[in-house]
Amino acid sequence: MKIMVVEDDPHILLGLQEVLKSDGFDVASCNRGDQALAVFSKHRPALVVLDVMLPGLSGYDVCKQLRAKKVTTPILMLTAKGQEIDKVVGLDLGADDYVTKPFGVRELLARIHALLRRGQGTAAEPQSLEAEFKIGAATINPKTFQLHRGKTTEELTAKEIRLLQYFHAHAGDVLSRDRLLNEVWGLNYLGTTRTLDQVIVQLRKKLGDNGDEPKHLLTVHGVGYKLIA
Amino acid sequence: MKIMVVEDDPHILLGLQEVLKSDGFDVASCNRGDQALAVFSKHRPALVVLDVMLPGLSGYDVCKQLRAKKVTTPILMLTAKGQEIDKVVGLDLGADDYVTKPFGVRELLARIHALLRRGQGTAAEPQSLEAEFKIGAATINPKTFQLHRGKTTEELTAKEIRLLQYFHAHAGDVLSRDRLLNEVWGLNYLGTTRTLDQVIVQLRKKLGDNGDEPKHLLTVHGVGYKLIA
DNA sequence: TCCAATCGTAGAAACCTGTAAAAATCACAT
DNA sequence: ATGTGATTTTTACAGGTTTCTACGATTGGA
Repeated sequence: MKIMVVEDDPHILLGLQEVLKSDGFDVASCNRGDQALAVFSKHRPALVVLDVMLPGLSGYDVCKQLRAKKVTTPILMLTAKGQEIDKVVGLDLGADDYVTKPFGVRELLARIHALLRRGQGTAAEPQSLEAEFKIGAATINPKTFQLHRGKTTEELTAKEIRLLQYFHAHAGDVLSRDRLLNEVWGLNYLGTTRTLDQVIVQLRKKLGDNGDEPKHLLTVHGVGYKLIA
Repeated sequence: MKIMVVEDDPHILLGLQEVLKSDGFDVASCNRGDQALAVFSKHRPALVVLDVMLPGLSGYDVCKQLRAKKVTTPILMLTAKGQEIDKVVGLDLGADDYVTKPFGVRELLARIHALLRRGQGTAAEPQSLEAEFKIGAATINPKTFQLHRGKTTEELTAKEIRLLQYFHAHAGDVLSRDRLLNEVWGLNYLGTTRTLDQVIVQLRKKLGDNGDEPKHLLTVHGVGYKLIA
């Protein structure tokens, strides 16, 4: 999860980077308002922390420009005490929250987590992610994390579900290990590809495929795997 | 689609009217609580945005009176920071959601759309917030804040009731921590997700579930929980 | 047959959860 | 205001579960 920080005070910027990284975020940053849009386009962060007082272009304006481009990424503004907060969060700009300087690390992190949590989960989840689908005689239900096959029911883990969904979305295609790791584990995953094989083994068991004669998750020697639904 | 706004601060009222209109809604409004019912009857809006602090009649009372007339229209309350929120939503008054001032436009619109969506689609949700329901051998009574199981009776807290109600409304589905925090604690809750686990522990005790082999509140590793009724 | 790729297993590491107890907060009466 | 009891939240640490890694056995194809 990547967060972009726009802040000109190098002391505060360094502190923020450190705090965010130690909380498990990737950080992209810049120190001028007029660079913010370019950096945003390049990194596509999940959230933007934006100082109000910036050289080049004020935080207000950066915020406005992002919203004008239909960017819906959460924006958290850093304001000095006494700055006009109502305009920041209220009705004009479209920032989602603000913190006044000097701010406590705990409060900032709490607000970041709250903003990231918003829009997750709730009712509006894209149907595609929740729709049931079938592989052979098995029915996979992403809502309940269960796989029904005949009279047996298997519980699936989060990773197994994601992998099955990806296979199902590309049924019949030969999917390389690299591609599967990128799509299911994430782009910055560093590890051996054996991890993937491990999950395949588990899935074959739960699908009722015997390892030596799988009917659904087929090995493509030297490349990867392919799903026959 | 018409929305009614009851708000005495002319600055906020104007802003709201503008925002809502530019989002495609018709707006009816008034600035006194004791006019709200009359305006409601005349316009029959699809949703009501209701400030708590109002001249004439408080937002609490307006809300109560609407519900007393069997009006099921979604009500979104505007509260100042620090006002008693638990009483506003759900348990006593019958409001459907709340936003604390100062609020972001995007947050307000998101919640309005969520409420309108809820009303249309699944008819599952609008059941009374006070109706009894059962989980396994236990009967939960939201009116008395009690849980009856066999001959024992457990007292429940407000949080526990709200959480159980949400689980019950989505029985069988895997509910992520984020989703539960958003729906039960509110979108602007600042806190760790461990708080949720704590309540789960208490609820398992009261439901008679042992932690290592729960039958009703199951944990889904890495994601959240799911209720088997 | 030979070589490289894949598979199964088990233990390690990383991460997540259960739980109790302390701390903070809230609700209400003094 | 101040104190009191109840509720909620945080903290800390002990498990648990999943994921990862290492390594030898096995398999598939030239």
